[in-house]
Amino acid sequence: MGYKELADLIFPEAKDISYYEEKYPERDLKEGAIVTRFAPSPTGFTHIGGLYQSLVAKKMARQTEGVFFVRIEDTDQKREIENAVSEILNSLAEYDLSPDETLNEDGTDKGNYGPYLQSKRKDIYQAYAKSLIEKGLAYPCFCSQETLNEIRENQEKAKQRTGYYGKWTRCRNMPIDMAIEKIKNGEDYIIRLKSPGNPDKKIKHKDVIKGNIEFPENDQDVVIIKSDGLPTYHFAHAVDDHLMRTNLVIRADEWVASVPLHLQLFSVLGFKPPRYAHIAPIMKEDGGNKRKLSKRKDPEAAVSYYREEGIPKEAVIEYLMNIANSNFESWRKGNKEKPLDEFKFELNKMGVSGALFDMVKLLDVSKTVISTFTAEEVLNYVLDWSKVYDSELYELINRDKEYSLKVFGIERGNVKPRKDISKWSDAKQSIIYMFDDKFKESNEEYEYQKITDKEEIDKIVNTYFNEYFDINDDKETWFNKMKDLSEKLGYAREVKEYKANPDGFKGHVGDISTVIRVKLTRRANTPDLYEIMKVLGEDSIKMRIK
RNA sequence: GGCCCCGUGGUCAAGCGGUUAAGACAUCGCCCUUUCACGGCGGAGACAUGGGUUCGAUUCCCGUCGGGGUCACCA
Repeated sequence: MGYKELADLIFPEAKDISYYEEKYPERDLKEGAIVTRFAPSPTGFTHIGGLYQSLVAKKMARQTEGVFFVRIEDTDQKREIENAVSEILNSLAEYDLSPDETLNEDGTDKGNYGPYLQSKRKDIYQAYAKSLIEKGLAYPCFCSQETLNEIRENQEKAKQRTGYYGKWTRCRNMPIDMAIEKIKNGEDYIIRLKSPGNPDKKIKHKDVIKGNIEFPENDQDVVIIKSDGLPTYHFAHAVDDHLMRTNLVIRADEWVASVPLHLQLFSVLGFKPPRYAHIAPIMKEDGGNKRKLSKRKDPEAAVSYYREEGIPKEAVIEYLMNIANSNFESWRKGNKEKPLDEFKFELNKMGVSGALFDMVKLLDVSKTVISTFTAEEVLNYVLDWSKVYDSELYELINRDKEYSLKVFGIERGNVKPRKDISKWSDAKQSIIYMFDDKFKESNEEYEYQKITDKEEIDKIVNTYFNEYFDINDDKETWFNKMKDLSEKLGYAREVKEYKANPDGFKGHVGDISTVIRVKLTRRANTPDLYEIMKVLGEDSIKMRIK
């Protein structure tokens, strides 16, 4: 009896691996084209880190005319969650990060290297596991959980490394006949790699992002096929990324420690290993320490958070690019209008340790991004957002879109566009007073600034509207009239004039216009008063000064 | 604990043996024909630490301290 019989007994149905090697040939791409992927497990929630990885991966693929695909890693059936696949795909699509190849929502595959769902690849993994058993490079292991615990306890007692390796193994050197007999008797088993590694030897690995890393060879006989017949992550990674012809693995850096194992797996399977780019995760400060953005503790870890807050996707992408390649920011400064595609992204410029997530910075980026939008774009975005998250706002801006457009157009589209909205959920606050019914509803006290005397206020307002106001004035005329009004009532025409001689005036033109501003908007701080008055129109203004 | 990685202002970060140690966000002040939002100018603010190597270390080496990752039939 030999390995062949053992292998046939364990996987009688498995095809010869040559079948798969032919079925998934080398990809016909130009020199240097990167084939990479995003490989999430379907846990029903898209993490900002996944978006980050996908952004980097898709960017690299695009830049080299390569391929970006998504493979769903669902080999842990216990963690399976309903609709998780469409959740992931929708999130990617929302940020223009849809893959070239993937599992479709209806379960079919898009692309020639599928299935893109691991649970559908069981036969493939088993074929390769079988080939390993045939060569004596993998073996069935019958150790129970209790046995494994016992081994670990002994190791801890002896202050040795824990794990299933070398002299601590029980099934590694089991005679083939005995293994066959146990299997025939129906004993439970899993398949382990028969690791050829020697921990006294070092292997050198050059990571695309982290640079040179040296670690001991792997000597753990890791399990490659679980008792449910599905592969572990490690084995699936080697088989899939070989067959899908991935040449650059971009993944979170929690995987670096597995590199020796993975390289060994590729070697044992006779595959050419891919290059690796291990990305540092996005971190969060927590009590003086750093930790990864957590699904449970940090709302901003979920991609859905940005949609709910109304932070535009363009802003999220720009911010993520800032973190990924810090030179992106200065490139953007000099290329405000250019599409992202024109920025040359470089993996080796990525940071090696995790950056703290900075919401303030994100909102600053977002504010700038929004300032480049036209009034129409802003209106449409706010319409879309409010439709789902703020029905009052939606109703308000939807009933007279032409007017809403004018409101969002205030100080927009000029060289120094307004930057007061950093997320759509801010929009309501910044425009609501422009709507007459909302203006009437609010009964807050006017927050007058310098001039608070009721009679003086009435005098300013009445004089202005009776003697100076004309809705048809151009900006300069309007401005001069404010000055004339100031002078007439004993205020300085210019602020400087007042500052030079504060005792000579009751105040200055700024104080006068503040009174008008507050009267008209019930705000001390607003965009340009002239533009506001133009948009409001005569009827609305008359109503407001009563 | 073993193994691996990292350590420049509050945050993100340039820097690769000789620099007045960039820049962005945040912060403070001034200016910008009236507020606010911008924009401009300026201020404050950093090489974790101790040893080496060197004519010279933020930069190279070692130790210490600090941070992160990983040691599953989870990915």
